[in-house]
Amino acid sequence: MPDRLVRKLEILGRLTPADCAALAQAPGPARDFPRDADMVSEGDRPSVCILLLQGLACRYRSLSDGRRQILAFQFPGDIVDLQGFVLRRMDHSVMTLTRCRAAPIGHDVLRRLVSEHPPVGLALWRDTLVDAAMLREWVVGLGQRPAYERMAHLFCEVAYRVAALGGAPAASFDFPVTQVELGDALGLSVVHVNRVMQRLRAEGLLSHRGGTVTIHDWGGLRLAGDFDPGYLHPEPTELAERAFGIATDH
Amino acid sequence: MPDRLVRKLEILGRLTPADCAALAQAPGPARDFPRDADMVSEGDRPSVCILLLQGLACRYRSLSDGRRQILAFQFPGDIVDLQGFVLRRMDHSVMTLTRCRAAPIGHDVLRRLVSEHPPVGLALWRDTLVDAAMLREWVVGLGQRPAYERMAHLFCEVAYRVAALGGAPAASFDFPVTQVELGDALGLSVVHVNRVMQRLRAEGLLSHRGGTVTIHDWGGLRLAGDFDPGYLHPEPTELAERAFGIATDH
DNA sequence: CGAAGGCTTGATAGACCTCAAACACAGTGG
DNA sequence: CCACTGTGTTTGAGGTCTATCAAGCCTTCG
Repeated sequence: MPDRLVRKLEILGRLTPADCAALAQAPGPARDFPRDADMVSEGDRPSVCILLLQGLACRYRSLSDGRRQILAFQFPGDIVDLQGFVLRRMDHSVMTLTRCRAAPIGHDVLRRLVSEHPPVGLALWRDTLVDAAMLREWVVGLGQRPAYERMAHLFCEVAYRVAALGGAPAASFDFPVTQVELGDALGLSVVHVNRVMQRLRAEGLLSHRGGTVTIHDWGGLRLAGDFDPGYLHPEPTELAERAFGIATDH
Repeated sequence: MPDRLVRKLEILGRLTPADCAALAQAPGPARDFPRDADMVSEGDRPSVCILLLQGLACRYRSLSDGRRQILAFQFPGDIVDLQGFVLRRMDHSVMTLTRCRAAPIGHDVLRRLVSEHPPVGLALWRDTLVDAAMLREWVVGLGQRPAYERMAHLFCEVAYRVAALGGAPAASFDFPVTQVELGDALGLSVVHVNRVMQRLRAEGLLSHRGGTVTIHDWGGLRLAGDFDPGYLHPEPTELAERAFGIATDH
């Protein structure tokens, strides 16, 4: 069910039914990946993009000495290596964090889709830019926020992203990551992640057990994380759409 | 002289002479900005993009309590708020670090340019993705690298970027930033920036006086910064270009 | 010459890391 | 049914990197 992708791009790009239909037909047969498996590796020059259908994955880069930095979490509906379509060479890897189901979209298919349906091309461009906005927010967090705030902020972001697209974040949702993985995402050691998590729990903000996050105090969490969802660009955008042949009713 | 922009996009996108000509005509009359002036502010919904012609600028985000994180340095030839064209609302600000000269490119002009010259659109998309690649590298640095390595890495990146586009980095180049600004970019205090700079100097790697960086030991600096320029995607890319009507001679 | 901004230095403090080990829990096999 | 193993979480005790505070110094510029 690539519906999540369609819905996401619909929000980003104001697609016509024809665009949506073409988009929905793009993915090939789904395939399963085991846990902890690389879907794409740094240095690859893929000829297909991978659309995540089920499960949780992450983009990451590992350094020469074994350190690893997680760059983004990927949820169902995300194209995990759209970059590879536009830039050819992957400068980072993508791996599964749980068992995953994913469908390939051939670059040739995507190419035809984009040239025959310009609004889809624009929506994809926007998608990569929202991605970049999240990266900026991570830079801000890693550079300026102390661990506690950084962590609260991350959970806010994730809550927003797993929420029904465009909807309000749920009080409880799946987020099956280990504390090691949280550490690699936040630039913290496991030990410290653990202590910060305990504090978040003690303050009554959230708990994380068995891969499920439960937010007990959304307002408090937002405050603790100094979270402002503006950078996620939730509002449908109606921009320079005419360049891509879209009527702007504005 | 918007030539730097043309050259950059030429590398990114394999433009025809007609594309280049159209691109070169896009910018409006240049304008000067004083030092420390905002060119675009968070929350703006600009109707033009700003092409930097001379001087040094940076993108940044400031937090509620006054902390500030610099997200990227912008050099001549960069469109500092291309994001605003595609995503409408700016989620960060851009300010000058020196006196600057810049030319506006109206969104309407850009829109026509992109629709009449699809290769330019693709090149711009690529440009935003290279930007994102640099952000990822900053995330890795802030999350995983200690101050010394992080700083060495930054100077490597800047050396590459100010180099004649596509060429080898020069031994000496202008980079007029204060140590406060370096701190805001690297997530370090001024005091620590100062001490790390002294160490880089003491180790004979580089010096930074009067706004000019001189690299004394390029190999050593690269090593100290664990620097691999792959993420800058220097190689011309010849990808799904046919989607944008570009003949691939490959 | 005085003021302002930037650089440099020293001393102290705190956030976070590393090392090391114990604990909990699920899956496996005898 | 009970070890047994493995992965993930939790705790404790140092140790380090980097921040903060507080001056002093240098250069530039009006």
